[in-house]
Amino acid sequence: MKAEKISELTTNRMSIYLRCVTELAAEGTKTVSSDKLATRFHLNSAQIRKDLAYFGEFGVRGVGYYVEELRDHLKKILGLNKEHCVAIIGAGRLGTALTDYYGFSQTNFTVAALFDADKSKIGQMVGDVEIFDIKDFAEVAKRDKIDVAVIAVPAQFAQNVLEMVTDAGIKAVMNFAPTPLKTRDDVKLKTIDLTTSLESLSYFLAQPTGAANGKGVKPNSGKMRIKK
Amino acid sequence: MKAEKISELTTNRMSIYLRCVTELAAEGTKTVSSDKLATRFHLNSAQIRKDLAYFGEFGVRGVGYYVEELRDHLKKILGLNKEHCVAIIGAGRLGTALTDYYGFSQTNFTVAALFDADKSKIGQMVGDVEIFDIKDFAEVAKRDKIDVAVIAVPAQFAQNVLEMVTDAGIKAVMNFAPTPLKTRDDVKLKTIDLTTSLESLSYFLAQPTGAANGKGVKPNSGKMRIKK
DNA sequence: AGTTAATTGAGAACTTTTTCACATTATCGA
DNA sequence: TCGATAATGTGAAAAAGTTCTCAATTAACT
Repeated sequence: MKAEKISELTTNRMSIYLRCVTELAAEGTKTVSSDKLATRFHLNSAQIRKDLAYFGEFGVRGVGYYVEELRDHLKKILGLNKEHCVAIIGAGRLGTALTDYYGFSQTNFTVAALFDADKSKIGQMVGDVEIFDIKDFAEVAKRDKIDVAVIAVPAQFAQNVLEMVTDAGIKAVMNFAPTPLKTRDDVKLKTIDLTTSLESLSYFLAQPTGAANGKGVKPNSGKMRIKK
Repeated sequence: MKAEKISELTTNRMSIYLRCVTELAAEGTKTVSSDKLATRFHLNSAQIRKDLAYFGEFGVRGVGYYVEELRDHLKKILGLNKEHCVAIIGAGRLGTALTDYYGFSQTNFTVAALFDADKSKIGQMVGDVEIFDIKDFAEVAKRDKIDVAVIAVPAQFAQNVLEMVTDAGIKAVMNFAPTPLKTRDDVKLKTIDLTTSLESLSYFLAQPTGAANGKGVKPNSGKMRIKK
């Protein structure tokens, strides 16, 4: 194992692996080989081994991986051995849906606060989460030890909100606003762009071949420019 | 321009470019260079040119791209010159939030129907979208000409739902269930995994360097295996 | 104890994606 | 019309990511 940069593709897969071995552990499986993992969960065994090997020698040749041990390593690597407190900015449809989203509570994430600029919403509760005035973000974030912010506001406000949360010291931000954002190098920004995802699906529907995975999806051929 | 496979990374960016030139067009900008686009929207100019060139010669040397013309090309390439009808399966928090999500209506996507297995929900309305019995999916999908399905059900049901919608002839599926799914080659499946995204953020928070973008994020060093 | 089978970890090979670099083409002003 | 400037489209180079292959190691069986 060498100390080198870990790509986001790898960290995303680490999260998938954690989910898989958690399932295996629940079933009482003691050991698993990369091959069995790959077959069962539609993954690639070489990639599993390579990804895991970035972080240590977790496997045993001839045996595979000890499921519970691997699960604990993955949790530690992903920083899931501590609780994370999430603030959601934007108490609209998406923000409130995310507040109640079962997946957020599943692991180690607690939604601690919602924020909105709409005075009429402030003080209301979404489940047991209070909606605060966005102006009080820094204060509430500090009090509640918030370390992750989720941006669920309209696109035109997203950049300002991002700057506000990073100015308050937040280092990890998940953005749902469909707009390109720019932030500091020491802040991890992850954008989930539902519009882009849908339009990408639309592209595949528009292809004459209809080949979605693997096979040749070709663009229209020939020149297309309209002379002006 | 050559006829070759277009990667999903490229199609995702095409959607981003469309958004950018739509903004420019609204401002009344007539022409734009790849360099100006890149600077303004935090993109890479060489990549913009390369991406666009897969689909034709849209630019003019010495000038750049005609904004409105480029926007129209992008819409056509992405299949946004026709309306798409979306079904959302799972009328829980996430499903209903997505039903009302402004972004879905922004472009050419209309949520035509919601589906759920819970009898008590069937017949209810979310905005002006009716909740149908999931058993009637094939029938309703055909009647309403649905061409995109969104899976917003708990993970354990997702694979079954996927098979149901693809059996009904749907070729484009967006999945929010945090589980690995397998489908046919002629179906385009796009998974948005909120848990993985959050856990990936957690990973970066757990790094001692705190370097999120660009700079060296190193894994823990040394061997870690616990002898059993 | 020795043989066989299983399976990892890691270097090499391969593939994909991004970035560079520049010849080519268009516009503008003199 | 010519030279200067701008900016594309594209081949080549570089970087990043994936898959292959196999020596090394472990366990199980005889």
